[in-house]
Amino acid sequence: MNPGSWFCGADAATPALALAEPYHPRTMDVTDLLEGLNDAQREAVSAQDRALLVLAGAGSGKTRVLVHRIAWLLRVAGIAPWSILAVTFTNKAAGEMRARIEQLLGGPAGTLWAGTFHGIAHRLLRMHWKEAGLPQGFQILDSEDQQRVIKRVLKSLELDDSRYPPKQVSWFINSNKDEGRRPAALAGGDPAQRQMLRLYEEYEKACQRAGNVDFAELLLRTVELLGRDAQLLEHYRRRFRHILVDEFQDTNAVQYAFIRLLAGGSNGIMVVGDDDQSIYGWRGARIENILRFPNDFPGTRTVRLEQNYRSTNTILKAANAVIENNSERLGKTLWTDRGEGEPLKVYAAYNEHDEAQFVVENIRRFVDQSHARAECAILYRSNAQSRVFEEALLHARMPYRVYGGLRFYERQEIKDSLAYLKLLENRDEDASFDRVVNLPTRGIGQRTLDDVRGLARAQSISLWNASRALVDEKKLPVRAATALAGFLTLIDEMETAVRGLPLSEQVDHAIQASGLADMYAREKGERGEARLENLQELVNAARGFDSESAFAMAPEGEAPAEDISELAAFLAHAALEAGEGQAEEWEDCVQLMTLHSVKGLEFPLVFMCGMEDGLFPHQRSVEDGRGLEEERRLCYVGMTRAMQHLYLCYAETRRLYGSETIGMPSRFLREIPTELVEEIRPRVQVTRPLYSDRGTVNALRHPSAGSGLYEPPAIKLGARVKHPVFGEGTVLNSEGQGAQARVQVNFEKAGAKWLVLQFAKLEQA
DNA sequence: TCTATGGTGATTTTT
DNA sequence: TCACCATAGA
Repeated sequence: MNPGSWFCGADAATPALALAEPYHPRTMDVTDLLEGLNDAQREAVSAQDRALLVLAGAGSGKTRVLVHRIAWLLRVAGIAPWSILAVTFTNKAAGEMRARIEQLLGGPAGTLWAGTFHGIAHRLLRMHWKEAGLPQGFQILDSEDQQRVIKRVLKSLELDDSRYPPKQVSWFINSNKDEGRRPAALAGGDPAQRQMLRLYEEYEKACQRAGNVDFAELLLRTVELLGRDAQLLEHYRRRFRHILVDEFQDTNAVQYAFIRLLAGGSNGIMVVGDDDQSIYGWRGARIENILRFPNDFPGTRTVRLEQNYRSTNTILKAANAVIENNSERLGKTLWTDRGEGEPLKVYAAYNEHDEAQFVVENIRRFVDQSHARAECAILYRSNAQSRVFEEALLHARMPYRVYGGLRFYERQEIKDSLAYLKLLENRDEDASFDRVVNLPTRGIGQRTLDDVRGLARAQSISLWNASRALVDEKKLPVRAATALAGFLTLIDEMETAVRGLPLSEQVDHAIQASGLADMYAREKGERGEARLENLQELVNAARGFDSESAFAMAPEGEAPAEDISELAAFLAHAALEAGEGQAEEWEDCVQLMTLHSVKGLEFPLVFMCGMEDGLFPHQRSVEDGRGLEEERRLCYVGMTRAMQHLYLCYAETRRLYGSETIGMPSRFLREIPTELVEEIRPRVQVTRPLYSDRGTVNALRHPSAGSGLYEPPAIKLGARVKHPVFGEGTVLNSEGQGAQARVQVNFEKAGAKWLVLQFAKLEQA
């Protein structure tokens, strides 16, 4: 096989794996490679079947299997590295995989393609921009850019953006693209739907005109391209004889279509995933892809990895018990031979401050036993919950790191600078034009821009061309024309000045010549300083940017189909890999993050906080069954992060959206077998016991001294009751003792109400 | 063109 | 409650 040719030889149908013509000498002995793996892992690594479905439980050595499989393909099966395509969801995962392969092989993995779906799609579109119907200088829109474009479309259609919130419009567009649906496939519907459709169409037109591609578009366009161009598809099928997909449960419809296209013919495919860890249904991930896989690839060998190398058996039993409540499962039970460990600890906090204090206190104790702070993770359902923990950690002078938040390439000043650079690459790129045409302010006002947009829309041309036309035709007031012409000249001159310079100097020049540097220098306070620093950091990033490795997509000897400028590669890198949220990773910090972002990580000590119904499971997910099951998987993900110690906390009261709310312990807590749990309740007031008399309102059993006259029957939370005025309802909550005992009842007609039990004439319904 | 103010609405995240 | 946005006014 000659890797240098575009099309490689004849494709002889192969029954199983294509093991012919070893590229590498088979340098590694099979036994070496399989050593230290358990039976299931071995089976997956060395399977000779064409299609492999690996159901990899949490902590079961999933990455290990993937990496060893690749090594096995390279060193035992003799597959050429450029014949292997490994796909992940995040850049981090792709980087880790590559690093571990190189570690295992003891050398560079060379031309092996390991990347994200989006990264790979982007490469293909760069190489085949013509066939894909894109301009050569097409630019990637991130979610923020996309919203801006949508806002502009809303304005141009004179639609009320409170009736069509840009967020909702982008959700509509993205979820349709994720499902592979173009506007043409969406005819009909009610007037509101039709309006959304119209927005989708107009948005597409705007993108096409400007040469913009959003994240979903990268994938959809690639799939459409491969689906329509049989020759191209055939080329890539021959190129990638072995495809491996990580986190397969997170694939959406288009991603799966992409995989199916490439893995057609006789190509080998291995997908690794865990249906129990599917937590991204809300962004289009389709668990069903796992179920479909064996049908789409007949003869699939399914391997289950159930032995866990991370947690104590107690933690696993608890997690298994929780996830068993889900109905839509392939079924899998984690086990370990590492011993039982200690029981889970459940803490009923007074309120969120008590919860935070409890967590911090326990971390302190743990750290005092000469553990690292970085071994501790505080997990919560929503980002807003981090604040209280941050305050408590700050107070305790304990270093911490919050995951999430703005990342480097998402910062305003960075995006401003990138917008100038994008305009250098592509003048028609309206999103960037819009962003910086008057930034820093250069006297181009709303009126002028309205004229520009009007003309652009009327003639279906870019903002750049519309501006040029208005300036040339002298249709603007002199002042406006001068200002606008000034901007056009600025960009043109910038391009000339920058030509031939090293990338970092190009970036630096753009920052200076645009006036952004001066503008941010004038901004007072720490904020301005930080922004200036970030601009400098951008120049540094450009200096360190290695387009070779970032864009090394051609296999040995095969030239890239198109020459891509360093700048273009850098801009794509900025869009596809937004960088880290926070620096100072090296410091030993307590780790704070959402349950979503903790997937894939592990910690000796884990706190799952805010375990209250309504918060977790989140109110908005409780209403439908599928949503609840996804929340339960999220709970499972959280629990299985813990190696040694797992704490679950809930607050009896919590300040939420400005008002004090009373919460019930999460239903997930009740799904954990009592014998695995140790309750910590140092508090006097015990209103909602978790296990003893499950759900019974304790307080009602002990009327306050002196009022021995009245003893209402115990009322269970969740019980159906009837009120003479309000009708039927469900008991949600309770507080107080004896004569003060009150219950909260959610009445079907009248809504939720607090009633003093002594006076309200409640009956069992 | 910048700042103040009021209305709104509030999961989860990567690319 | 609080943070974000849009718009109005100086």
